[in-house]
Amino acid sequence: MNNTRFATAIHIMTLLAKMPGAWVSSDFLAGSININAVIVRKELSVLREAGLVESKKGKEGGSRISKKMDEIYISEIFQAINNSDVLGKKNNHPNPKCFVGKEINNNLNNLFTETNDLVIQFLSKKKLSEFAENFG
Amino acid sequence: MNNTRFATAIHIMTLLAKMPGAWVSSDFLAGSININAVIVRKELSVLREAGLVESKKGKEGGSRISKKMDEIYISEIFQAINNSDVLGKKNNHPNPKCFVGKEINNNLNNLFTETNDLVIQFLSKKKLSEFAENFG
DNA sequence: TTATATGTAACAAATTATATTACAATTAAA
DNA sequence: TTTAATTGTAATATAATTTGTTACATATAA
Repeated sequence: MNNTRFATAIHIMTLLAKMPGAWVSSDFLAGSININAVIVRKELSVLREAGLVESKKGKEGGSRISKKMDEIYISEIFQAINNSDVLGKKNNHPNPKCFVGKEINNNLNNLFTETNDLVIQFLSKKKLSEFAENFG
Repeated sequence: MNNTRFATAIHIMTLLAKMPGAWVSSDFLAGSININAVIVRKELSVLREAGLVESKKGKEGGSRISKKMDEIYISEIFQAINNSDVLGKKNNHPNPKCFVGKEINNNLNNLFTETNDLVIQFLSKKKLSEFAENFG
């Protein structure tokens, strides 16, 4: 997908990982990423559903990581975002009267799925904590 | 990237692979993919620059594969399209005053590049000819 | 009670992707 | 030599996706 959702999610998770326990506001996160706070809250909502963060409403509220930091893998963030098609989209209506058009999407599906699984497997070897070590 | 360029290019190459030697028109290709012929010609232009196809203008013209079919790998098609960022885009202006914002894009660059290389290596094991065998 | 957060919906703006139109240049065949 | 079919490409238009903005109900600490 041609969007910044994964980059945004990694940025959020890295910052939270660097401030363990603290309730970090969406405004603070948005200021670091330099995007709109509503977008941050939407992404936090997705990360929350995936069990990666928890949030607290009201004054002094914010978000923090919700599991043992050493047990978070980059693949979990990638999968939470669910930006699956790493090789792009398929064409919607290939011609079923053509012997290639008829079969292309099944075949692309296999290729795309295999590639996706490969990426997830690769990212599942990368701990968030190790990624976060690269920062000041 | 959230587009259909790779799917389109694979479709083109598969059809040409199934019709070896023939000069296939962009109209015919467009009809099978069910997209506009100008888009097909643009993609053919990219594939041509990558040395994968050759085209002939004028009546009875068209395009055909320009190298030994057994020696074309899916990775070549992927790289020709140059839809690199499989994990998406980076945010443009992370805050340089934040210790994470300052370093995030270098770190994402590494991660994105590694992932891309992984995908290319994976696709470089797949021959177009084998992919094309799945079709009628 | 007030100030500061989140959560989320509805809408707007910007960006990206695809389609369309137009036409010059080329080539095969009638 | 003329005609019909085709590529190559630019310019423009339309559609789809992504990101941003505004608004406000709800929650909570001080």
